[in-house]
Parts: sequence; C-alpha cells; structure tokens
Amino acid sequence: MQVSLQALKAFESAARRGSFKLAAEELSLTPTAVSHHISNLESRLNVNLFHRQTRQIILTETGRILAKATTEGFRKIDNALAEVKTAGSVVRVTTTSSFAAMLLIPALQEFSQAYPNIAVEVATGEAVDNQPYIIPIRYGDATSVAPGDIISHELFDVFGARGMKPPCWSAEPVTLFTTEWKNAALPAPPLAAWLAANGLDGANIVLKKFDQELFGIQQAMTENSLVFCSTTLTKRLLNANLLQQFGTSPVKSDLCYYVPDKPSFDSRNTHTFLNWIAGLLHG
Amino acid sequence: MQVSLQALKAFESAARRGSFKLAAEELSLTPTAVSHHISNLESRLNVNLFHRQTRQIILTETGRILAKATTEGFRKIDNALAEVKTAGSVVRVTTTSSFAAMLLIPALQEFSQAYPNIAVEVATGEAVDNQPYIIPIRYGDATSVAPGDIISHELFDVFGARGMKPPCWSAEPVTLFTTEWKNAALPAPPLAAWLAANGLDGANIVLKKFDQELFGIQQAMTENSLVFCSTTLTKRLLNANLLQQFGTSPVKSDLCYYVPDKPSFDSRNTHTFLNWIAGLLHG
DNA sequence: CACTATAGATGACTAAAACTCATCTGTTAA
DNA sequence: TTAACAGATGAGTTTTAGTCATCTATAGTG
Repeated sequence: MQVSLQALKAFESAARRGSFKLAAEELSLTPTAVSHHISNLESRLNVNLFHRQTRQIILTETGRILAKATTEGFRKIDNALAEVKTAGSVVRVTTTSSFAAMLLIPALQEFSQAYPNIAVEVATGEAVDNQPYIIPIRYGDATSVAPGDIISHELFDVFGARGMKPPCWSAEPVTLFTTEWKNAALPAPPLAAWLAANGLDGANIVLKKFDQELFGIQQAMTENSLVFCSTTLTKRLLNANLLQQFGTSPVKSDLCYYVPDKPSFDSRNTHTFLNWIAGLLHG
Repeated sequence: MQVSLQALKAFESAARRGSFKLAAEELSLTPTAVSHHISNLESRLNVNLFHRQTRQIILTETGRILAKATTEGFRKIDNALAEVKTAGSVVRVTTTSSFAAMLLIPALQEFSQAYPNIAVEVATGEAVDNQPYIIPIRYGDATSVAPGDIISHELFDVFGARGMKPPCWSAEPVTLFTTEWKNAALPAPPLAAWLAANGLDGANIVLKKFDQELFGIQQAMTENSLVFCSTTLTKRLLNANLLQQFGTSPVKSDLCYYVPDKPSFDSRNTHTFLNWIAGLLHG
C-alpha cells in the first residue's frame, strides 16, 4: 500500500500548475495519466487532494501541505541532478596561464576529437573558483605535494628560436631568459644543475627574468635568443619547429604539475580528462 | 534520457546504508534490482556514484552530493506523506470538557462501529494544539461566528435528577444550578428568556453557579436538584433516564457549537466525522 | 436556449518500466 | 584452498504506468 513516486511527481506538477492538462504537458504525459495518478494517490492516502470543479481544480488543505513538501523535495533533488549531469558532461579546469596557453588549450582540439561528448572549459588566473567539480591543475613543489596528486615532474632545458645558430657558451656574452616566480615558495628553475650537467660554468651568461615561463619563451622566439624553461611547455613549439634545442641535456627539477586531492576527482569524464592530460605531459 | 525516481530512491537508500544489500532489504527488493537501478543511474548521468570495492561500496564525491540532496528531498516528501496518511486515518479533535465528556466521548463508540477505519482522538483543555489537522469544536457566540462554521445552535432548558417530583415554581425556594462562563465574552445562559417563555417570574429561585455546564449537571444529579443547561449535553442522560424534564419549553440561545474555518477541514475522514457530529447534535 | 468546446473521469488495453532468477566475478576470511 | 559474500550481468517475467476510446458536467458562445 505504498504511494508511487510517479504519482507524487504528477501531483506535484498538477498542484503547481493548477491543472491536470498543464501537468501532463510538463511531464510529457496524457491528462488521463495524470488523472489516474492523482486518483490513485488519493485513494491510497485516503484523502482528497483537490476539490474538483468543472475545468478547475483547487488544492484542499491537505493537498496544499503535500504540494509544498513535494515541490520542495523534488526541487532539491532536481537541482542536485542538474549539477551531477553537468559534472557528467563538462569538465572544468583552472591552471596557470602558461600551461593553458602553451599546452592545454592548443591540445584541446585533439581531446575533443578523441572524446566528442566531453566539453572542457578552461579558466586561468587567480579567480579562486572553489566551485565543486572544478579541477585545479597546479604548478608546484613536488617535495610538498602528495605523490598521488602529481601528474608529471618537470624537466628543464635551454631552447632557442628557430634558425638560430648554436650558441657559443664560452665566448661573447649569451642572453638567457629564465623565470623568477612571483611566488617565492616555488622552487627556482634548476639552472645551476643544468649548467653542471652540461659542463658549463655560465660565466658569460646574461640572465633576464620574467615572472611567467610563457613570457620568456615568447621573448626568446621574437628576439632570436635563448630561454631556460620546462620541457613540457616547449614540446609543441619544438614539434612545430618554432623552437630548437642544441644537444644539451635536460635536468630534473622539483617542479611538477599536480591536482590537489586528485583521487577525489572521480567522475568518469574527469578521469578520462586527467588520464589524457597525463599522456600529454609524458608522451 | 530521464533518470527514474525509483533509481534515485534505490541510490539514496544504498548511499545511506552503505550497501546494496541493506538498501534492497529496506526497499523490499533484491540486491540485483538495486544494482540495476544504480548502474542505470550512473550510465544516464554519466558519472560514477560509488567506488566499488569487494564487499564494500564507497560514495564518490559526486555521489556524496547527490546522496545529500536525495536524502533531504525524499525525507521532506516522506514526512509530508506520513502527515497526510495520518490525516487520512485518524481524526483529531479538541473541544470543551463538557462536550467531550457528556456527548462526544460517550458517542464515539457508535462512530467507530459505523466507521471502523477511522480512529478518533479527543483532547480537551487549553492545550492550544495548533497542530495541523486538529479540529477544534468550540462553544461560542453564534452572532460572531461565520454561519458556515456553525454545527448547531444551542437550546436551553431545565432538567432535574431522575425520580425528582416536579418542582413547585411558586412556593418554597427552588435551587437551580446554572453556568457562569469564565470567559465573559460568551453569551450567558438565557435564563430570563426561559422564565418568560415558561410564564415564570423566578422570584423563589435560588441560583447556584458553576463555570462549566458539566459540573452543574453532575451536581443536580447527585443532589436531586435542578439545572438550567443546554439540551445537547443532557440528551444522553435523558435517554438513559438519568435526567428528566418537567414539561417546560426550551429556549434558543446565542450559544452554538462551531468549528473555526470549518470548510477548510476537507479531508475525507474529517468530513465524515463532522457530518456525524452534526447528526449527533441535531438528531 | 441549445450547441460546442473543454477539463477531467473511467475502464480496457498496451507498452515500458521494474524486478527476479540463474549465473558469474573478484575478494576476503576461515 | 575453499567457502562465503557482495555485487555484476543478462535473460525472462511481472507489475506499473501510460494510452486510447468513451463518457460526464459545465462554462462559453452565438
């Protein structure tokens, strides 16, 4: 002797719209179905929910009480469903402007070809959208990040603009763009380690610093000079032959891309997306 | 591509109980049905709601959001349903202690024989239960009550204990119990009108006053004396031959029994009950 | 004042879910 | 190593929800 949820849904709609006909339209049913539902409900509950007048139904006192509760209850559920459905169809990401501009956004086209049903929205900047579901891809210190959250450890190397002739590391002064993060807590680019690994002393290197890797890379490209930066950001430019390398060896850094609390991003599309990102960074 | 409410119900239960098996028990289903519902839900929403481990399911972040909303939403609806179901099976009344004790409660047995499926609960006293659904049967001034709310207009007359010999209105002093309401706004019992209607001057009547009609009636019965009170309260005692009349004529009063906002008490059982009460008072 | 149009009620029938059963998987605990 | 257990999966069945045809009552309309 349980009431059916469909019947309650029909009742809620009829109560809200004030008509079985309109409720039927709203629910894509026939008015007959709504009528059946409501009389079923009334006989199961043993109360009248509507006063029937010709071409007009009016909620009874009891009906009003039930209508209020069902409207509120279903609204709560519907809102959550809408939220969850969104989570199922769009992936939202925030990340640094360098990563977004140089890798993520350019590569997104490939993602949508591979997964046409998943929309991706990218936001950059400090807009601390603590909305649920938004995935923050951060650039940080690998030694202070949970290992499971890390997507990739960063390698650093020197790159030069297309067509440059290889730099002469021991003669005249060489200009090298590098990055000095605004956020002092971030590990600095491992330039000393790179010099050591490549057997250089760096005595004739003139450093010029930007606060975002992106700017240094762009500057190097337009000024036909060199930049010391992470290998992931330059991957696409190398492939496109807009940057070149000079046989130097990359060095590991303490920097990494990571997603805080990564295992909690567990919806299907989020998972797909994060796997794809990992491939993008490692492949 | 709509999600089904049954599936949501199954999910809500599984989320709350932390197990498909327990949810199945709660909903009187097989675990298979719950499993089907949830995988259906997951594929329609395109999200994972549970992490499946062996013999253990754990809500995903998304699942937690949906679980919270569905639990709250369904609880709201269920509470209202319980309330409405109650309204369908039990009728609650408050009224004066005199009316309850002398007419309503004694007659209730007949009501439950006629309508075995309707339970009636009677409360008396000032406990201003403004709960929904409680029917207040009040005793008041007919001239200041909406006509549609009135159940019956009261007639007043003099009654005596069983076996008394008829009083002699003109000789020795006659003791007459009557009522003086605590609430001064109530019309007084129409004693003057009754005396006039019965051609008496009342010169030798000694009045004794109680603040409830019930007390005067009881006193008259135990002391073998007379009481001036409403005819409805004495109806049963007359039938049972515990009280008698002496050929006097009853007079109308401004007092009535009424239910504030009576037309709003429109559930089936309430209606049945109020009709029965009306019959009780008029018949 | 009849006539038509309209909202809903009713009952028989059908389509579509919801549910179960039998079987299978992976893991835990004995 | 095996029994036991929670859940997954697929096919088949039952129940429910929905439709169609028909009917009622009445509010507008000419």
